[in-house]
Amino acid sequence: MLQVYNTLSRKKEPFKPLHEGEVRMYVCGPTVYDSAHLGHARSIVAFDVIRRYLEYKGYDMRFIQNFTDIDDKMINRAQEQNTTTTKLAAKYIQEYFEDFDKLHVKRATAYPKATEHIQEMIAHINKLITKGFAYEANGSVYFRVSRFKQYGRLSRRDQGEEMPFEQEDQDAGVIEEKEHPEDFALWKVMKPGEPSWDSPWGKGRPGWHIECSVMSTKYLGDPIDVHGGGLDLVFPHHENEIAQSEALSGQPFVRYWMHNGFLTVNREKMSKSLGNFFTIQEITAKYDPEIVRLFLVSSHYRSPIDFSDAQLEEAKARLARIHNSIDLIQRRLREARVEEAKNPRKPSEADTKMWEALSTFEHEFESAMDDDFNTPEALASLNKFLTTLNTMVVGNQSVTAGTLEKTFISLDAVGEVLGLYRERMASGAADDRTVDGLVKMLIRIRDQARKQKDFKTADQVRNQLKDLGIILEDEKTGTVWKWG
RNA sequence: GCCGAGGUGGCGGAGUGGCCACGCGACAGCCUGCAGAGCUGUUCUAUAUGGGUUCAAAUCCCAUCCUCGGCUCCA
Repeated sequence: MLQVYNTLSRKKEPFKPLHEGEVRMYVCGPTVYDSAHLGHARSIVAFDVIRRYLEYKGYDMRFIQNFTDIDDKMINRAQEQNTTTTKLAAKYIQEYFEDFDKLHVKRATAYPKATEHIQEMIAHINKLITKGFAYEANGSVYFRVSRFKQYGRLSRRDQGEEMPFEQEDQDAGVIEEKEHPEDFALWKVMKPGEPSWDSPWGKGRPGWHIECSVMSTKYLGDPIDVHGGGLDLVFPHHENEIAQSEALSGQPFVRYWMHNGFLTVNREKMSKSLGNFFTIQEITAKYDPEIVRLFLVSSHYRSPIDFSDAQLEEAKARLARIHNSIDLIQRRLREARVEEAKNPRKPSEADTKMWEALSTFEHEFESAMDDDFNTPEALASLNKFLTTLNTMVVGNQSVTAGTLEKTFISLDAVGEVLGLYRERMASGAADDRTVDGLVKMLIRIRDQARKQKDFKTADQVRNQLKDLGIILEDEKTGTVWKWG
């Protein structure tokens, strides 16, 4: 039974979606004013794995992720670059997809943008005003926090709590026109030169929080099963979403609130304001995206991960181990098929052992993932299984092709959930036949040299092939080759 | 100030009462003409500190110290 940690209750809860067999999930996406950095990847990959595991469990996913394409940062950046917010958004949305395709993040069902839902937001705000949950002041509209009793429930804050510091980012005018300092903007009056939309309160633009309430409900209904995002969104963003949505609906907006932990650099949060961020493009130029992904899923999604080159080097070594095992099983499978075409075989004791290991692996993998998507433990189960697999497959070849095929299918399913190593599994099958034939011919020549103790020639063959990107490895049962 | 998360071996990182993570690194052995891969073992009497509960604690309780995060745009 899948257990999910719910930020609202601060507990793991059994997961039961509202609609049988279907999960509706919304994740807060980025504001598209700049390149995505590794901190974004942390969040996006975490929810990608969650999504993939829910699919593994057989649920149909309706998964929405928004792009915030209008806010202060968008406006400022567009002005700096002498462009429009629309162009700016288009540029970074395109880049976003390039980055996350590389990281093997599956596409969401849809990626709605704030600017495409202005009318719905206005309608929502209007209803809030009618019901007394919001008020207009000088062309802006604010949510009246004091009217919403449960405010602060998600972030565990008391209403009216005093802040020990000044809220300097807001104009004196804004502070003055609000009934209470904690009231937040639903609609912001237009300032000169800013993009704006017509509304019953004059020209302006939506506040940040309202888009998620409106788009979530539009695409997924109310309530939804899962709403996710980074830990830093708990307050004020998600708290405000709850207020805006539940004030109208009178029922819980979200059934499971899920938040991922931060990615840190030298144990400090990676963020633009600290200037300690690395973009996904920078990292993937240096490390294969699959290594980056393995690094990201190597700790639990709620834990902090500290980023460093040493960490990525470790992930690289760990990925190599996984790739080696996959190469191994692929080769053995090919061989076993050829052999068994000539001499059909029945499963032996070795096969029984493999089936047992396989069933243990599947069971351990699922219990790990059922426990609030515990990917490090899931990877541990994979590692354990790979050790058994390596021992069996390197040690003897008595396992039948059928067993190897079963193994392959299981590994593939797990790889699909984690978003790892599936390309490696696919690539082996597509080895070029001519190359394979040529390399095998050279292996036979080298074998003759080795038998005659002519190691000079043997090494020459191996070294020259290595220069061409082909690695020869001598195994008990003969020499095999792979792309280096 | 208020709220929250956490301190596990050389490193990363799981684990909510008894057994065991898992990996990376290092070293050794097996295999090998050599190399690689793989396997085995060692590093490993690891669980911030001090008390307490218990037959038994990384895990429960109390206290202390330390780190990080949120409270302001943030994944």
